[in-house]
Amino acid sequence: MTPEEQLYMTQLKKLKQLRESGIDPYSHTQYARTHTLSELRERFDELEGQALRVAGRLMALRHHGRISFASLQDASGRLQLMAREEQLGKERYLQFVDLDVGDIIGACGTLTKSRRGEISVDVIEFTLLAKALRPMPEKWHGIKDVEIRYRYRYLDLLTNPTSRDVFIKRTQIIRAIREFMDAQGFMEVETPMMHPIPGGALAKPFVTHHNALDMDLYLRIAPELYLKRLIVGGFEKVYEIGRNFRNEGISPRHNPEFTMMEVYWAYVDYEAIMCLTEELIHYVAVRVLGTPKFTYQGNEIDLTPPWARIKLFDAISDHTGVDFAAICTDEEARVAANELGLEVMPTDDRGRIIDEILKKRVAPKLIQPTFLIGYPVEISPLAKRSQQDPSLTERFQAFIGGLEVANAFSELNDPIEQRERFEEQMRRREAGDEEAHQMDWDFVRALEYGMPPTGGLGIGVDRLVMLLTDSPSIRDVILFPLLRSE
RNA sequence: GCGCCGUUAGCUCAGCCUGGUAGAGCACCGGACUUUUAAUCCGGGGGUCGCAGGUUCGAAUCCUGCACGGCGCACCA
Repeated sequence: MTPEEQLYMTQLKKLKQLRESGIDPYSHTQYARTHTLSELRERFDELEGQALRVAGRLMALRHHGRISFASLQDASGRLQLMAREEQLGKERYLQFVDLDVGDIIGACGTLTKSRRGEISVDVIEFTLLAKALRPMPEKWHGIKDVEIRYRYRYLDLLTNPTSRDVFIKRTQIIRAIREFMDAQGFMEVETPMMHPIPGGALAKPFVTHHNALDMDLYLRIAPELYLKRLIVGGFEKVYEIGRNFRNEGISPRHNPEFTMMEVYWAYVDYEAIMCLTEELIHYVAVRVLGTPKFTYQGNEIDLTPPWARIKLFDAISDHTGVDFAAICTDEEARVAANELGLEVMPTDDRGRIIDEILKKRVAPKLIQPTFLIGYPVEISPLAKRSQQDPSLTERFQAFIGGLEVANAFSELNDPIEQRERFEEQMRRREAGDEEAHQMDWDFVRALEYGMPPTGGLGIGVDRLVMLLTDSPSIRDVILFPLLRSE
């Protein structure tokens, strides 16, 4: 028997004894609390001496003979319980002493202070609501092993207050996004997660199958094409917050499923979307952090608008010395990439190489919020061409702390050109580019009915949460990140 | 997929370089204790050193393979 099993057996034996003495710790269906623990702390002066009922998990026990102290933890915080033999009687007191760290109990008692001045509930009666059969992680260090933190997130949440705070902030961030968008008159919608044709991004999809229809379906890589159909349908300001799925590598910045917000706004261009983006993110930070300034991985960042706006080619030129305005062929682009020490595939064209250099050599240096503007048309099959330079699109990406957090453009609404762009993507696909966009005839058809000029935006919500919680890995902001099964 | 690093008690970690009976704190079990809050004090139990091979008289320690995890690269928003 392993030592872990021995500890488990000890607890099972305790459970059996409890049941034999008529206590079934799993029989309770509710426990009526009068206050949360942080409420008692905040309203001590008003509640002192009153009888009240609390519940939570025992996180520490300190026995001192005929008096015992326990740290009780609920969702709001921690408070001390004080159990006295004098108050409880010998038999009940011994049952209290028999409790373990990890047990979930309800207690009624009077609010008081210990001799050392600690706010405490002086227990009059208590109820075991759930017996813990496994030991809690160590009280002082908590869980450090990242594998346990991700795989057994509940232990992480129980013992690491900073982890709990990250996920509370995540919820606040998403709430703040909704507040902002709703206040701006946008309508939140839901579109399919299962797509017959995966579209709206350049990425590999997950495949699944519908049995009754005998049809392959793809988990969505982006909601974009459905949201634009809604603009065709006459809605003018829509957004969706939801999960996207991409069958690609895992990294500190990539999880196979991640949360994205997409926004579509009729009759405005990407300039308006830029303003929306910086105002939105500024609002969220102030709402959640109380300030537009924060530290991410040692860098002081200020989200106060307006953010820097730099042409993509200028940014690449500034950080690498390579001027893509003067580089027209795929071959020249490959040479330039090689000179920067980047490996490129022989099939990579100029557009892909620009994207590659951006991601590897430029993005990590964009610490203060920055819009990069003017993306090559080859890597932007859904974006409208720039009037000044038809080789570029009216597209921007926003970078903060070296992370790409937003991608947006004036949406292509010319059905003929959209069809041609899809056909070009099909050619790339046939040439072996698995991420090239698939043809979506129904979407082209929708554009043929007429889509107003529209600005669109995508925001990587997980990355925004990373920034505002100073988390180095996307796994720190996703409750259950994908791991290999044990 | 490739490279580097990690995996020792329930948890946090030492021990590994330089092979010689596997350690500490917390947790757990028994005892003392009516004001602690990382309680303290006395005593005790607990290990397939990630897994499998190899080298060796002898392997937690050296070598190889594998698993899982982290980081980087590749891939990719």
